[in-house]
Amino acid sequence: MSGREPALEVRSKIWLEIDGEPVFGEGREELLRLVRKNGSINAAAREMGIPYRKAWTYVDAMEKRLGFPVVVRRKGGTGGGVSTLSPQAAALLDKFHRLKKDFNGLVNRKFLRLGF
Amino acid sequence: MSGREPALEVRSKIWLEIDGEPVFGEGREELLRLVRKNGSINAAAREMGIPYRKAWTYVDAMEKRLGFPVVVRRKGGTGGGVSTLSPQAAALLDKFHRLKKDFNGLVNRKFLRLGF
DNA sequence: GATGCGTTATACCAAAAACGCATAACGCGG
DNA sequence: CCGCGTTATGCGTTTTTGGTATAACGCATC
Repeated sequence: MSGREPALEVRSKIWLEIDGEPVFGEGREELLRLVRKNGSINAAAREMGIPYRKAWTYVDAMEKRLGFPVVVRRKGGTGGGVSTLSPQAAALLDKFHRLKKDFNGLVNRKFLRLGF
Repeated sequence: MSGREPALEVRSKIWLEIDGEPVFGEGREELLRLVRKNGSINAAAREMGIPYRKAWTYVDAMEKRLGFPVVVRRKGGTGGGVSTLSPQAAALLDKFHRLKKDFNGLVNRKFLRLGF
């Protein structure tokens, strides 16, 4: 009815904050998942295609804001070092995963097909 | 059962993109609303508490991406100039407002009380 | 007990983006 | 034709982000 409309698309996202600062979102979630899988921040960063520096900054910021260890890391030793998720971080990761899944399902069903 | 938990809060937002670039979100919505109300980009910026430069950049970027005029502006003349919303922009504004309202209602009911 | 290795950790420089001030352009009213 | 307040834009500054280089570390091996 109205001339051709631009290819607008609706986007949305959900994340966690603490004191107004983001602590947990899409990217950090994937990072932690890969750390758990690989036992290494370095390997996780490589697999994500981001520089190690950035990954480390993510982890550091998360810990500062959350106030508890997120990644238990050891430098040196066998293999040069190793990193594992803290139990609290693992729990948070799973919790957030469920939250995001519900959220995405809801939003996709509800909005993306409304022909905006 | 688990010691004291940090004051995590769930946040989310919705916006419009075109070719992966954001065109319409919280801030731009308010800006356009104030432009409509005041008939001036300048006054809208003042009321929003952002520099005029920034407001103008917003409008300019929106128009470049949307491909149609968003704010019909005239410089010079009575009062120094005047700006009004284009009909298309006004329609988009209302549409987005409803979308956001639904979205927020949904999210608030569904997630924010789940005691994350 | 010295050395090698691959990781964590951090310093530092470069690039990019955001910010803000200054100034030009404009057109109607007086 | 001058003043006024708005739109429009150039440009230097500041802040953020990105990426490279280098140090610190500790176990295994020799």
